[in-house]
Amino acid sequence: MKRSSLADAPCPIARGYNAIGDWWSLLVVTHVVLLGRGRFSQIQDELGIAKNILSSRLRKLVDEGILEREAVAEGGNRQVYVATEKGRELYKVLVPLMQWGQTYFFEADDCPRELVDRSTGLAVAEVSIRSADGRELTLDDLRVLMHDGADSSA
Amino acid sequence: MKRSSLADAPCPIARGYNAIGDWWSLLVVTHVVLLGRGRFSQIQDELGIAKNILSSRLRKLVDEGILEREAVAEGGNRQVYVATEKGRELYKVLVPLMQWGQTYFFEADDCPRELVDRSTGLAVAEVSIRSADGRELTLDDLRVLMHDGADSSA
DNA sequence: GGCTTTGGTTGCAAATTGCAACCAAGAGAA
DNA sequence: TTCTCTTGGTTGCAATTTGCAACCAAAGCC
Repeated sequence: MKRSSLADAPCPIARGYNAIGDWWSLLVVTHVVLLGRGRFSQIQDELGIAKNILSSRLRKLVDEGILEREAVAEGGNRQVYVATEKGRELYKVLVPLMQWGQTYFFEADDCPRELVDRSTGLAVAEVSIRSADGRELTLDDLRVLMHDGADSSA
Repeated sequence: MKRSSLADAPCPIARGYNAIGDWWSLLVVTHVVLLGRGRFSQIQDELGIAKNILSSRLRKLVDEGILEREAVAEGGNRQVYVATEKGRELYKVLVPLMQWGQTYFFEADDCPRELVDRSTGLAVAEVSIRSADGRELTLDDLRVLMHDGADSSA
């Protein structure tokens, strides 16, 4: 049966996931947002994704307002996909995912991708979750409040 | 054809994605990690996922070392799925995703899920990406270094 | 005018997902 | 003890999604 949409779920993770959770979507977003790869064929080559799948993912991401399609030259058939503000803000998700992957899927310092501050060359710090007053929070410090009656113990 | 595995990709995002990028996987992880829902039927009910799919996702997540399966009582058939350290660390990805969803898929303050510090009740701050010396970095400040010859302009 | 590149679309086969029915091992009731 | 319910699945089948390869139109280049 058809995959039911999570677009109306009461959970922000579910709604976000609905937009970028298809297979390949997040990797396409990564290439555009983090690597600045905007050309169809460049994404296709580097990612090894089938053209029809890439085509449908790009269309969906444009529909979702995450990417925008721009013609490089007037009337030409060369396109560039650029991230919108909504898409660009996903770097806050992509960076921790990258760090998680680095930690658990590579040996120490053996990862061929490194995030640095462009201007100083300094490494990017491990992402930390903090409370409004700046204290660092572990997972056990977190609690998800449900404003619609459901209960949560986490 | 079979989906080619990204487990050996040179990119930490691709490898991480390979582990949790199937449809439903991240939502299952969310329920266990963030909401503390460890029971099969509880996840199934709340997520509305088919039992066979949930079963295969849980098995994969256990294989990946993200979750662990524990029997509630000796010899009983009641199980609890618990996140490993590797799984728990995903909260650093889930929290920004939740904030992104909150921002772009809900009207201001209309989101029924709120993250707070358990002990003080204070809200969780917007995640920020920082350099090793603590300065906040925007997307434009980031550069992905490729240690294997590939180029990156982002 | 031909040939190549870009950015796709189309068709078909294989894999994944979803639903519903079924099932085995306790747990609880009688 | 036996009967029934709950939990945590598995199995079979149909629908959807994915992947590959072939094809195609519009520029651009020679």
